[in-house]
Amino acid sequence: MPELPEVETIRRGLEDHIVGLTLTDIEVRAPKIFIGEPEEIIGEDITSVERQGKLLIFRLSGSKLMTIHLKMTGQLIWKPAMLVDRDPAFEELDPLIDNAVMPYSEEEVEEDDEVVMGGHPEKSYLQPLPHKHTHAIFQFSDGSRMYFNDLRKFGRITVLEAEDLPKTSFLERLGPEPLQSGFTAQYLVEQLAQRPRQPIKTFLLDQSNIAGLGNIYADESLFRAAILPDRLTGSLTAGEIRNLFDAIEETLELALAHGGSSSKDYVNAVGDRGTFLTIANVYHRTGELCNRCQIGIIQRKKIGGRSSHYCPICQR
DNA sequence: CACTTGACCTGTCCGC
DNA sequence: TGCGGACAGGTCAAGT
Repeated sequence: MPELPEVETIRRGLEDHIVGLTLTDIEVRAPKIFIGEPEEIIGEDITSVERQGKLLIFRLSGSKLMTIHLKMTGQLIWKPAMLVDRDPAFEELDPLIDNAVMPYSEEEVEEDDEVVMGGHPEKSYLQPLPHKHTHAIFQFSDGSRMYFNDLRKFGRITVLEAEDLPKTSFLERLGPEPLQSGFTAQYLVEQLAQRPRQPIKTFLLDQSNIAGLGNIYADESLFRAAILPDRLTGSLTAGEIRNLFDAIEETLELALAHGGSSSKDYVNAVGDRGTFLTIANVYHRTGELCNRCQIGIIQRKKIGGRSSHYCPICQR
């Protein structure tokens, strides 16, 4: 699920709530998703919540740290003490909490889903937690909790020595952050030149080239740059590369401003959905009319094993 | 070496 | 209404 904008949105939400708290307990319900020993970090304080690419990094007061990768369907949801162990379906919720929490019911959720897919989500809700896809629960010193949910169990929580983090295979080959100074148009030109026979879509999804792009933002960036996803990198003109560089930055900034994308599973740290898909131009719009040219029909095609969406008129 | 496929999991959606 | 197959935002290992 989560790409850079979603993971960054979760990071910001968690940072607001858990930095400075002590981790008092961890309940691991699905052992295989947890690598390392949870006991080794119980009793430590959360000193910061950081992100590199799609990886969340929880810095702690001791020598260890914890990383969480959400992969396709992982969620991290924080609940204040007042909501822990309370089922919103049966209780009047305290209006003091930050976001408007709606009573949870089948009807309510369906309505919410429709609104999100169609265009204008206005309400958020919190699912009763834990549920059957909750695989780890973190308890904090103020009574609040963080729940790790993952329908597909692809996500991983890892505890390791802080000094070993940069040496992990994931971080060793992770490319630059697209919204930081290490990512420049010149860098993009150089990297593209190394793999001239690769489709540009495949290049964008490779985390060693750029950290944090996934299927949604790769497709949206290519639309914005007016480049077809199966173009070989070696065929891109200098102008197209410049456009692509700008498009990546603009797409990610726009997605961050919308709190990310929610097609199905994604919610932020307090259970709210993101609204980016309501303004997406190609992603998940197969068969629909192109917003820009009003002539093209959005197409879908497998490239490097991943479905890619594009407008055959706007993109060349 | 470059590129593709399969595995990891569970759920949903689509066509017949 | 039921059933089988395709598909889903990511990453890594194995195969071609």
